[in-house]
Amino acid sequence: MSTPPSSSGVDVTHPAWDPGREIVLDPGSPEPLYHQVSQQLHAAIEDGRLPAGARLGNEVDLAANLRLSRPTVRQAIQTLVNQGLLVRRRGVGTQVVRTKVARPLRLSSLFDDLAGLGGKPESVVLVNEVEDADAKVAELLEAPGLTRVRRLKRIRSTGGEPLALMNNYLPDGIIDPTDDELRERGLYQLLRSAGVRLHAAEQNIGARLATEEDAELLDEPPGAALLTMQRTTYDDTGRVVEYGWHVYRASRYAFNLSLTNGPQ
Amino acid sequence: MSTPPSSSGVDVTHPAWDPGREIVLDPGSPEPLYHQVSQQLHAAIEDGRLPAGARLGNEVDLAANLRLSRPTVRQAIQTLVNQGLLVRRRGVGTQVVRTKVARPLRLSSLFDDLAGLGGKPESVVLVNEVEDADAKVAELLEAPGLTRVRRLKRIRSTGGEPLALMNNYLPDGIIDPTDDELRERGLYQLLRSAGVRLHAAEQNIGARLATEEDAELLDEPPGAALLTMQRTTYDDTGRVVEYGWHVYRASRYAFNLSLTNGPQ
DNA sequence: TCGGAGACTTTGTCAAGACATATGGACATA
DNA sequence: TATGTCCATATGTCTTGACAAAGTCTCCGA
Repeated sequence: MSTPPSSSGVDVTHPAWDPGREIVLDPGSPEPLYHQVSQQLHAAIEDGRLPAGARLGNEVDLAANLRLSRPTVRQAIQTLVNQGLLVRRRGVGTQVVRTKVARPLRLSSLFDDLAGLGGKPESVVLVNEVEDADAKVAELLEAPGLTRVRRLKRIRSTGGEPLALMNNYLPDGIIDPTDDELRERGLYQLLRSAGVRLHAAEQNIGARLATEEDAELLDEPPGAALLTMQRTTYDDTGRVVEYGWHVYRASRYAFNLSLTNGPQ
Repeated sequence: MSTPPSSSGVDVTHPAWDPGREIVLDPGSPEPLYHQVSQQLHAAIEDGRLPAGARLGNEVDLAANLRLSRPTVRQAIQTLVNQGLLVRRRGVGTQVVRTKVARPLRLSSLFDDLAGLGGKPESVVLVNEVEDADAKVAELLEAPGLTRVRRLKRIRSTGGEPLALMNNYLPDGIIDPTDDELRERGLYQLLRSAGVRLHAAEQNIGARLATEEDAELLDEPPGAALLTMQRTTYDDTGRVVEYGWHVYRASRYAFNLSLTNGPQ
């Protein structure tokens, strides 16, 4: 290093990081500059160039080195702070807290999760039809006047072993999937490619014992422990696009959450 | 309404909101301006002045009305967008998506949650002592050289009925609570007032059947369904401050999550 | 040796302005 | 009628500049 040993070294453990040669920007790209910076910092944290505890140089110098304005650099850093990867302290600087990717618990379905893990999910479609909606279903979908709903009932497996039994209601007309499409892709994927902008979901996670029907469908003994999840999904107009109640074999599945203390 | 019917009305349903008389700012307050705006918008959404679907006036006018700069107003709006309350679309405007408070799933303990709901949680402290740490515990706390740990075992009840059995390990020296303190306050509260800055947690939620011991402590029959949660909590230096494994009576408790699709 | 005042560093907050780009409607055209 | 083009609108991105406030460190004095 060309850095002279400073007598008042705050950071014997980690020298402040110099992004000069590490981060390359393409001003012509349609990708915003702050996003380019943010992603490359993220990558540097993930692959160990920026280990936990490492200090970033101060924002002013960073901006100068990258030939960007300070707000732009701040915006890049802010996204990583929101993800819980960095911590800022006034008068101190910015430090890497954790290397592990703390997924901020995005909107993703079981299918997405399994596919992301490399396991290839399989599906059996038991029910996929449009039927009349009674008042109770209309209330679940928060659409008082609703008369027709699509009902889904599927079994999700991996490695030939059942994993979950999934029931869903969707307002009629949102998507019109074939059984094949339901087998090939997850519900969220189908919704997204139909132009639905998924925005938020409320989930309720509990547990109960397997009934006779559960047991048979999931290949568990009656009375086995099951994980249950009810979910209401909203699009960005506030409309309910899906209500689901799922049960998972507790012996094969658990929910994994990463929480972060975002900006107060 | 005094609004004249505009011939090219984009928003027959909701006129754009005029914050002129609604939002009052105190430039002398130590509270940042963007935070004042953000909070008052949040309040307006919660109490119905800004119903779901309502459109905010455009940022430039908003800034002019509030006598603030556009970046400041944007920052205020951005926090609400991140919370999933607002949706922005370029060329269109900013709209309220949902009125319900979508808590972004903060770092909170069972005690906080129960206290927030008004129910007064009670505790029985079964174990509260410092003991030798074996290699396995040290690994759970991600502190290889650790030799001493504090172990906690508590039962949390509400209304005289057991709710959860909670086991925890903490590196020795972080907090030194008396049994009384553990009864009066939650673990996270104790940590925070000891100056620990909680930053992130990883949780694993599953289910299993009650063992004999579970059953007796929780007043459930053996073989009842239990909700399990393992948790590792980190402070903002990346250090593990707590590892816990808890079991909840599925008949009395479920996890409630609100997910939001933050900025991509 | 210990403790406090003050300087310095670094992030936090805010302003004003400029240009880019996606959206949706109006208009003109085939 | 259907389709393509243009334009107005509103957010997205980025820059420059300035001051405030919170930590940290050093140095001085008791």
